[in-house]
Amino acid sequence: MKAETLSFFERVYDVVRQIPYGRVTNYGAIAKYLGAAKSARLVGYAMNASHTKDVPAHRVVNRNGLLTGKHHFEGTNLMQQLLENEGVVVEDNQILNLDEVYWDPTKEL
DNA sequence: CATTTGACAGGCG
DNA sequence: TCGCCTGCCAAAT
Repeated sequence: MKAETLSFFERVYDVVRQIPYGRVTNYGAIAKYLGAAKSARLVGYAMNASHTKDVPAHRVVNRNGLLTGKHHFEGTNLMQQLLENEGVVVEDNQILNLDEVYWDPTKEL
């Protein structure tokens, strides 16, 4: 895999696409895995552009397990619906069982 | 072409 | 223990 030819965004998408079903992760973990721990914002911004990509952006939340990006999805609670559909317990845009569904790329990959 | 903003996180006071 | 400040890249204005 020629990461040099891939933009930061594309590398983010590549990681997000590897998130297992029913699992979630946070922006910082992805950034850290890519070697840019202080660029969590870029991961978030990459998600903003992920609408045109085949990326399960609903599996990426902030470090509090809060669905900060739900406003970028269709409808009012699509992101929450998708997560609950995968077995993730979400209440008021907040993942309750974060410890159970959390997926760390630096550990799993 | 230059400036501002944005799905965040962690370090410091 | 709580809150403010900085770092990072890309896209939009």
